[in-house]
Amino acid sequence: MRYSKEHKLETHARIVRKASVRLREKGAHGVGVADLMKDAGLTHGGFYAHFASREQLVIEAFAFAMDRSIERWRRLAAETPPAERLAVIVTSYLSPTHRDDPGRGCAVPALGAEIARESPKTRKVFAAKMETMIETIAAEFIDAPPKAARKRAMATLATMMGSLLMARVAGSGELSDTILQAGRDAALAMAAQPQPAARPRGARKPAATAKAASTSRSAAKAAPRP
Amino acid sequence: MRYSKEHKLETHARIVRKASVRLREKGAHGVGVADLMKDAGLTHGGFYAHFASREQLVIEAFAFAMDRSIERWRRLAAETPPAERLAVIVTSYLSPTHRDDPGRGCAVPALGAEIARESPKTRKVFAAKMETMIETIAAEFIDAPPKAARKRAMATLATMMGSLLMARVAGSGELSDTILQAGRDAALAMAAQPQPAARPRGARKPAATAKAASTSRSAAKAAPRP
DNA sequence: TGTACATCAGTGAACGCGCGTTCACTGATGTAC
DNA sequence: TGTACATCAGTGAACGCGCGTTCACTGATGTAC
Repeated sequence: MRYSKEHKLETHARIVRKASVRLREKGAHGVGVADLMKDAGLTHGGFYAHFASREQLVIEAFAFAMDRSIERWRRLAAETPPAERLAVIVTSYLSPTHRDDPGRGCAVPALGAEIARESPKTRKVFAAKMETMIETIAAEFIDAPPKAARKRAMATLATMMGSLLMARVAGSGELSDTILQAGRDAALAMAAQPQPAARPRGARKPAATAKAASTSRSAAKAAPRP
Repeated sequence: MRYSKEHKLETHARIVRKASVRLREKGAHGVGVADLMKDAGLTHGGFYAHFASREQLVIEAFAFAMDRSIERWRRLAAETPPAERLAVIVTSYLSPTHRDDPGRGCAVPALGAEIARESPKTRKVFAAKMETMIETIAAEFIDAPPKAARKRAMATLATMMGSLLMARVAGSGELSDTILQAGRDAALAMAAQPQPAARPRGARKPAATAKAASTSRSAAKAAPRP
């Protein structure tokens, strides 16, 4: 069977799309080529007409998943009045639904550690997508200057992603729910208050910060890591 | 060669300790039994005198790594005057050194996603360790009531872990360094200000929050996930 | 105290399964004439 | 327009390597007498 020009592209895209779900669910090493092809309604033999290697698919699937998160945030923002946008994004991100469905969720808590183990060349792609994620969130901090907005976006995303990761480690009981709630409150508070992440230069809000830096440096040298 | 009673325990502990480093570096599926045994100065044949399966070692190594993080935080706290403790912990956690050395670092950003894929029975153990992590940090929020301190600790840890994960995905360039810095600032601001995560009941600081919850719920229903 | 025996942590070869990859083949459809 | 041929996405069997696991064996040291 020979197909039209677009057919191969569509098939390729379908494999990537389906794989991105399974890989987020099971991890980058958790599913075999045969299963991934089966998910796309194909047999494993045809795999190498589309990808140079399994690794190649994994990378495309990671990238696809990150793009989907960015698109989702943009769509939510477009559908929501400005004042509520961040709250909508944070609330849907830190929901039990998202926690319990990693396959259709954000790729960073699900696969971030494995992305970080890719080759430097590959990681450049993901660094760029991470930057886009940050800019997408920073766009909501319209009252802050660009650099401050960027830093607040970083901290907000970190709180979101960290809370989701912790909630997943904690399971799905009371502890896990409380972690999600604490994450929502903290991320929204960060959004509401211009000060914390965007402290004016020279000022040192928590009196400890400056001294602490040197203290910890010497402590870190003396002691083992974790 | 037959050994003294403690010898086997020591060997077992050494395998776990060395494995916990390699697994944090390479991921739960990234290293084989033979290599893990070699790290401990042994050959692969002896493995099953110590563990029922590879999986068993992975779980013990995860647990060991989480315990080490908790110990480290407690030690740093004990070595530091109360006012600076959190700053010391946050600063050393969100350092380039920690980012670039996952093998000796916190297990959650390195292996959290893979922990979350374990069996429910296994995850109970890790949920308990997560709880201990939270309580260890909460102990520094002495001015807040216990529940509020616990929630602030959750949010602080989430920001720390999320920032580290993001920084690792971003690589080790300017973006990555800025993420670490944003995370440090945000985590320390959280530590300095009692209000954000511990808002008095009934009050709604960011006017958006309450309305947003319902908005996002309907939006989340209509749209696909990420 | 000395001797014979039992134990068992550790060795290294071997097994066998799963999985990534290859390959000869198919057959529907595009293209050339 | 119709016919012959070329193409190539997809199939399914087969390959072979790596890795988790097993197993017979070793030999130093504990224990019984």
